Amino acid sequence: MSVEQPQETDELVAQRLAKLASLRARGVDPFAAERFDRTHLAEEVRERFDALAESGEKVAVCGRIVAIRTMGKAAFVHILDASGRIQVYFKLDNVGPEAFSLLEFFDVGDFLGIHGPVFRTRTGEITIQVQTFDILGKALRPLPVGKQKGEEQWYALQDVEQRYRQRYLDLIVNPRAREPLLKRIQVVSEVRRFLEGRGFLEVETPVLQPLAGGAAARPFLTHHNALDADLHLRISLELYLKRLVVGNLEKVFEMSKVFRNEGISPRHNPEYTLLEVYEAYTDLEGMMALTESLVDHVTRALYGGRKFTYAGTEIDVTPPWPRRSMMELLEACAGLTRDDFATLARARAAGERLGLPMEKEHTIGGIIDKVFEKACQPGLVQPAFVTDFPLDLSPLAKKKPGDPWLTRRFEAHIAGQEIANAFSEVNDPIDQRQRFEEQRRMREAGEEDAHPYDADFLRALEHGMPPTGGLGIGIDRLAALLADVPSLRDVIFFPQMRPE
RNA sequence: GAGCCGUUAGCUCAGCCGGCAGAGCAUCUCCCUUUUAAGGAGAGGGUCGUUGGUUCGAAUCCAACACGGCUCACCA
Repeated sequence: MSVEQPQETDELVAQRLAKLASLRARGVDPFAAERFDRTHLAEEVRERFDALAESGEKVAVCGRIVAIRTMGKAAFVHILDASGRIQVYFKLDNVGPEAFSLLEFFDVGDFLGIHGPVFRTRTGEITIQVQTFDILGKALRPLPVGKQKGEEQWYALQDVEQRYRQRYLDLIVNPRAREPLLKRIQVVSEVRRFLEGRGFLEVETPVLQPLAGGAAARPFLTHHNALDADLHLRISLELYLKRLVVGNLEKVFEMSKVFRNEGISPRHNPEYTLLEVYEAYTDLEGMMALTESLVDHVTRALYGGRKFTYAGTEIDVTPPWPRRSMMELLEACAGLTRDDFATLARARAAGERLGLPMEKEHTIGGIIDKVFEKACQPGLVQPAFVTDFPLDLSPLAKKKPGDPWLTRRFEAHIAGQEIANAFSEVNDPIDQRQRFEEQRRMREAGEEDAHPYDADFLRALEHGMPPTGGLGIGIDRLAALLADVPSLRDVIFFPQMRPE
């Protein structure tokens, strides 16, 4: 694909430029219009049709032309506004010959405002009888709209690359593309409403950070000229939010972009929206209750009930969700016990028996996680909490009392996907320092994504942090789940693409 | 990063055992005053992703590259 300025040598563009010139020659400048005061959206005209038809009241409606059918001395035009389509009817006798002659300079894609009463055609379609109209803008490039009859579409934009790169066209042309994107907006809105309703403060923390911590991932690098300092784009929200908990903000959340310098796939976008929530004086059980309530709230807001369908399977989010420990699940679905993971060599052997490549695995916990994902995760279809994660996977989670090999951490799984991750946060600065040191050793052993040693964060913990529960949810994945679409790109307006 | 698949008119797609580049929609001209995937008559529109190669001849066969999709790897 190439992006070029519209050329007059392009036939379709040249025709539109000629029509623009013709309109201007008649004293009608499509780009001179600044406003149109509509009385109704298309949907409102349909909803209130009976009353509008009875009173004979004139309506004012505006939108983009998406279909034109001319019939000599009359024409039917469909216009599209934010609420949907509506048909309008131009008749020579109604608008007069001079105005009617302007129709020949209209194209699909142009903007139109019309005034007139409503009626129903012989075939029953609700229609506006145009008395006067204004041209509100002209399209110089053709709009790839197809034919449409009810829900059915023909010839609409299918090319996936063009749909992502020119999402505005996708949104005009493909109603089925629009729905998941609108659901995502609703998910974000309802999450915010839910948390604010429970007294959480929404905060903003730095995107540009000297150290990108709080998760195991590779960051993007950038440079601040005035400071002459290398900075990282954040990979998580965690460590700054916990600094705020230290600072007496007891209930905070942030729902914003983080950036991970990794591959792109239907389930990964380099920048994605992460929700993190922290609440002082609660623990992972508190975070479980919060997670259940949050997902339940959003599901009910979207669907009016506690069930929805994903990939043909009905999901029921009614709390409480079952809690199972990771080792318990591993034994049930793979027949593996703690003995199988007693040493790095034994753990690798267990992984290889399941056909997993183990060359790059440096920690027992990493192998357990990989084996779990392969053997157990696909089976976790209905919502469930998985608890007791290995210590070396969870350098920011409190150790499990009496079993310091494990942590007070859970993940929530739905439809075979991880949708939330939470724990009782480490608030012992000495423990946290040791964990960072352990991560440093792992990095030196070849684990590129190990957490960085963050001395500034340790200083904050040394000033004292209350016991705190923390929760993270990938909003794009949650939205894709709730919108029942297979790819994150279906809930991201402009997914990352290689530059053209 | 690897494997597989795709790229032909503005849009959706045929054509791919090598032999003059096609259809529907859209566009343009003409007819048509309640049509609706409107209809009727006619016309224009192409660097077949790019660059090489094989061949008398390449959209078609081969190679490299570009972009995209899926799967895998990494991760959430």
